[in-house]
Amino acid sequence: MYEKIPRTFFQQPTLKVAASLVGKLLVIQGDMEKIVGKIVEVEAYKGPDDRAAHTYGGRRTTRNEAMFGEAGHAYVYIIYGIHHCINCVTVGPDYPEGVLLRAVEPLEGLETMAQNRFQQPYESLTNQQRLQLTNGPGKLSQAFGITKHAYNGHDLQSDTLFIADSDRHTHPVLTSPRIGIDSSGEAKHYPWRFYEKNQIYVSKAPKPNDE
DNA sequence: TCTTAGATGCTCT
DNA sequence: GAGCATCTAAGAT
Repeated sequence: MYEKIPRTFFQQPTLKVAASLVGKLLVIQGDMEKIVGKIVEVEAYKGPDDRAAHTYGGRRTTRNEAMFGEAGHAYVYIIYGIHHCINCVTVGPDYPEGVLLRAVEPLEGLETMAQNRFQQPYESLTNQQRLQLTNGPGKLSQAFGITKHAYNGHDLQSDTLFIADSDRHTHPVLTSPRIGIDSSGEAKHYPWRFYEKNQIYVSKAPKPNDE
């Protein structure tokens, strides 16, 4: 039904993987239900060379251990104590780069997402809430039920969590500086955020790549 | 519609 | 003990 993306896809340069991931599908196959979303926004983190990355300078800790694994695995961590974020490990092994999934467009499993996010049936959500199901790293993780405990180091070639190809129409992909890393010095200027043009599910209103 | 502050807990120093 | 790749609610405009 869904074509899993081969591991070789993730072994390409990180910036290329990031740009190509926009428009792909994030699929979770739970016990009861499948959850699918189209990736509309990502950020590239180029490990050793990137001050904003957890693996800057080759820093290796228990938290970012998954980043040092083979390409095509998931790196899930908790941020601000509450929110989970999910990355796809690229290049590797032993080269800690990755792509952060920032936003998706909900396609399947809307009921499950609505329950996970708002403890309400999708039917009774306001339009605002529907837009906010998955338009941010913490939100999409909550909607998909992604937790560090369950998915950190998870193989994206598995049947329960993977990235799939899509023939859906996609808008042009734009770039901009990344978000939420103001304390990372010069690295914050790098245009390593990729998002789909005119996509209402992107986490922040599209901003020209001007800086 | 935009801006601000508080929540919350894991990870690293 | 401080900081964090965020989100939400509340208050200002």
